[in-house]
Amino acid sequence: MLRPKSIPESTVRRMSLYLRSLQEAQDAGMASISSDELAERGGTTSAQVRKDLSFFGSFGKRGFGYPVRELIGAIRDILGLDHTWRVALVGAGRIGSALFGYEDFQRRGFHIRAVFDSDPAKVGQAWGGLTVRSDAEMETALREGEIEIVIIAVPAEAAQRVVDRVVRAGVRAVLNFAPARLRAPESVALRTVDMSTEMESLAFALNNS
Amino acid sequence: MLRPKSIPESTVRRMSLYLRSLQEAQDAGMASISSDELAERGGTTSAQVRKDLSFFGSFGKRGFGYPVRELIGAIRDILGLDHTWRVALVGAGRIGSALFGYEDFQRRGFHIRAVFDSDPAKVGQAWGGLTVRSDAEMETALREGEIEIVIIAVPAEAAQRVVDRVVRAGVRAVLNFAPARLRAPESVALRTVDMSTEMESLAFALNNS
DNA sequence: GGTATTTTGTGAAAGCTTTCACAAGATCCG
DNA sequence: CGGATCTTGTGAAAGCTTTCACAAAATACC
Ligand SMILES: NC(=O)c1ccc[n+]([C@@H]2O[C@H](COP(=O)([O-])OP(=O)(O)OC[C@H]3O[C@@H](n4cnc5c(N)ncnc54)[C@H](O)[C@@H]3O)[C@@H](O)[C@H]2O)c1
Ligand SMILES: NC(=O)c1ccc[n+]([C@@H]2O[C@H](COP(=O)([O-])OP(=O)(O)OC[C@H]3O[C@@H](n4cnc5c(N)ncnc54)[C@H](O)[C@@H]3O)[C@@H](O)[C@H]2O)c1
Repeated sequence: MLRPKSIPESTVRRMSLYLRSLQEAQDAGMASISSDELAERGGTTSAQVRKDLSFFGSFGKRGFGYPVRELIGAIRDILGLDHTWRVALVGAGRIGSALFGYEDFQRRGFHIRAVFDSDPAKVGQAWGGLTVRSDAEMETALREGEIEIVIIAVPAEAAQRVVDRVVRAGVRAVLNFAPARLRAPESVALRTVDMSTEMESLAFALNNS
Repeated sequence: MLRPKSIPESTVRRMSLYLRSLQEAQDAGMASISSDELAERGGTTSAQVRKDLSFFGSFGKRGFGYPVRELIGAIRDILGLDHTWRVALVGAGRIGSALFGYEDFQRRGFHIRAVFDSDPAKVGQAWGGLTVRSDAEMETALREGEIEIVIIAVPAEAAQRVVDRVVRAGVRAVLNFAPARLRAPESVALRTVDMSTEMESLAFALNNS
């Protein structure tokens, strides 16, 4: 798989959307798809689709389009979805339990292997096959379970300490739901899903139209 | 409030983050703050902070910085947080119930005034002061409650129909949690929080480092 | 087989966003 | 009061991303 230069983050996100559209197209029985159709489904333009794909190689045939099955395989390869990822969840609260039960993660190959919480009332609870563990065991358990991705669902005040600890335990990818700007070394991939900011962006849009 | 041209969406998001940093600074007793300090807390650069603020006016004093209290007021005005927003939640499932109890929304002035679900087993349930209502009543109730923002937390297959219906009922802002590309008229502000795409972006990052 | 049609892959152009860099204004302090 | 210091606001430059536009390659059809 070619990885010529650095890939824009926006391209990576669109690849994920293309994959979803392609799977729908496949379910609908389509064997090939043009950049135009893919753009239509993905809410972008055909030039964007072709440019995005061209970062990774050349997957289409002129006058014909892209073979659906093969392109699905290629994008899964590119995104690293060809194996399952070992995930841990820190914070067994409301958002944590919603995420724990989220089948889409499972379906896409993200398997939650451990759940941690600092609340003694929660530690020991059975969560669908797993037991909620004390956050004191976190570092050891992350290493033993060879956890690759950690989801942070603890209060904002606790989030930075959790990041520091999981990074020290060797984790290199973190998805954060706490409304806080977290710091991590360059080598760690950190994404924050900030729902209040999304709401405020809507408020601004309403306020200015 | 000046709104000279069209404001980049990235600027709007940062405004929301600046507001959070400013509130922390205020809680810490600071009366003024420089673009440098604000940048440090917000994870950006001082030039970015100044450029962002300059879209909306001129709030600082040279040699001194920005008065914290006043800048908080100005940003709240800009984002439209000077009043409470009437919000409805469609889909009383796992993510819906997590969001319903999320205090941060309440604290920032987003008040959930109605909850709808299509499942007869859920309709009629008491949810902290509210009753889950049938989605058949949705259009009427949205109009009567003068709902401004709708949060969509239904399965992906149902999401487009819900958007179409709430838009027809006059709603002009939607926050969507379903992993689907939704279509809405230009005049409607629509944001999608797509957690699987976030995870896949992390997978890609791990795969390429 | 040959011509019209389709659709990719990609340089170049256009459009956006971020960063630079500095004049101008305000403070501080002796 | 006056010189040294600080920090904003902002044009201009740099850097990124998207869109354009077209040659090249493949198909479709007669
Ligand atoms: N509820 C939502 O819908 C929602 C939405 C967006 C973001 N968030 C954010 O997600 C985070 C969690 O929210 P919530 O509503 O689930 O809160 P919650 O209080 O229901 O759950 C937080 C959990 O984290 C645990 N915890 C606290 N400190 C910990 C630590 N150091 N290590 C391990 N566990 C720890 C608590 O014991 C608790 O079980 C918050 O930062 C919140 O702002 C929540
Ligand atoms: N669980 C999560 O953590 C999570 C995370 C991210 C995104 N999502 C997305 O959020 C959506 C909801 O997920 P969930 O896990 O809460 O599912 P869920 O099944 O627990 O809840 C969905 C609810 O929507 C209701 N519903 C279905 N069709 C409806 C309609 N037309 N009108 C009104 N209500 C309707 C159902 O009765 C159910 O109560 C899905 O699209 C899912 O992909 C969930």
